[in-house]
Amino acid sequence: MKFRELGLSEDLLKAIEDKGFKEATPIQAETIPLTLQGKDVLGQAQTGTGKTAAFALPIIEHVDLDNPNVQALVISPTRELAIQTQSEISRFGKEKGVKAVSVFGGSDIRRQIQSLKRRPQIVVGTPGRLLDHINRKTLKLDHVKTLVLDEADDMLDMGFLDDIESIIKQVPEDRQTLLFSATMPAQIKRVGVQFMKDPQQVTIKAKELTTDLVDQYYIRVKQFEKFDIMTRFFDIQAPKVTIVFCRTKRRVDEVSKGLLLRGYRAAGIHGDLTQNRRSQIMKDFKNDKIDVLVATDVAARGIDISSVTHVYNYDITQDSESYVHRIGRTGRAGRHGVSMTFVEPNETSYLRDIEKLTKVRMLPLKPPSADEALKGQLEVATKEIGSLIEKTKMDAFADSADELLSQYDAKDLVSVLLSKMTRNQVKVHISAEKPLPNKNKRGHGGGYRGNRGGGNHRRNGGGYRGNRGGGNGNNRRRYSGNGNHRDDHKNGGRSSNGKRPNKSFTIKNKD
DNA sequence: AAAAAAT
Repeated sequence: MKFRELGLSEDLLKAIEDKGFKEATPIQAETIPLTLQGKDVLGQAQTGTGKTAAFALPIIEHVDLDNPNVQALVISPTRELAIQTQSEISRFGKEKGVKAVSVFGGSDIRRQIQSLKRRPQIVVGTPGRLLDHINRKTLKLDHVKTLVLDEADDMLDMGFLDDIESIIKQVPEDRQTLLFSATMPAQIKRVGVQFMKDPQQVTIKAKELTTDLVDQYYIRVKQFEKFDIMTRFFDIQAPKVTIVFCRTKRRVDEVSKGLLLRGYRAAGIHGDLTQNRRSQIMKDFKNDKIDVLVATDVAARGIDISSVTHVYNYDITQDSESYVHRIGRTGRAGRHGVSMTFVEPNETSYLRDIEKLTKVRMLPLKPPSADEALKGQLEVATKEIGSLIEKTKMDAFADSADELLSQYDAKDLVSVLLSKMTRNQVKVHISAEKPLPNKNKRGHGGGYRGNRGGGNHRRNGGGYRGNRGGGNGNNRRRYSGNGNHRDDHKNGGRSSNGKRPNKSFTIKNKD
């Protein structure tokens, strides 16, 4: 479906073209006409399929430039998402001359007040700061025509509902209400519908809740070995742009510190950091200065960095919806992605719950051995030498090099170099968390024998190179294609009857 | 139980 057929004006069509959009996605094609008609819309579609544009475009279309009031309000669950949504709206609205502003906590409120005084027609914000502005009377919502709850099921959940209700009270009853999300549990939908009039539900039917662009794997691990196993996977996959999700802020700190110690370009992000720091880290991640972003669920929803190649669930989610959103950070805008979920022995029931919601079977992977990890590191190091040879100023080292060559075997010298480039004795300890409340009586029956010990094949400071941007997809073949790490099953894991192959839970330790 | 969200 072409955007031109949806009833949008030339200004917007130009902005859409400038952004490089060719055809409307299904959620856009189905909701934009309804929204343009002024209907209340409940839109549900997979992550990364353009829901933001689906509500942003008709809102911009409806903006009356002669009306000096705030005409549309978008509420977001996190500050980063509010920033991103505002900037996307601004881009689409530029041609028409529409102003959008974002307001959120943790940043200077006076500057926000100034920006609100410049009469934006569209405001995007997080609940707390929106209420703050409402109470200060620096934000008036009495002329709002359209209200959007982005990530609606999150906004209508207990932690947010009171704030949302208070904000909605400030918006005229006679308004258009739009709810968008990839997930929408039935009981939350019932709450949301109460804020709507004659809601039109648009659900983009897909066999699965998650996009098939993401290959979903899981790995059975013990708590104490999780970190080492993750870095072994890193060594093999040479992840380019990766997000690692942890259950708590503390774990984010520990895991990101551990990765830094081992020479990865990593940084952690969570709600206890200053907003300046949060913004800086997001910027660094987008600009390639960080390869691995370690995050709490603050980064689970909405964040659109289409270059993300891998999502690791270092800690599995108890909340299946959250899983859908986390892995939805990759496989965006038609690109391929990989998700890796670690499952501790007592977490099997969460794995089942997630699969029940997504209707996708995750494929089991075996933890790589230390040898396989080393092999991966050597591959990276070998490539790195090629580029270092071009970059290094040889003159300064020539004499010492000659001396060494006269004294030792060249092969030995290179081996020493490689060992320096691949090894790092840094020990990383990640504290045990209180185990999740056990929904099952017990975990599985102990088919798993941990890949214990080892863990000494670590990188040195320069060992890891993001190597971003180059050929998508070959990355994936490196471990999913050679079959070495996969459990023993013949049909590639996802059998046609949807059953998990037998014995896929038994992972034997080869070491 | 955690995280997010105002100071």
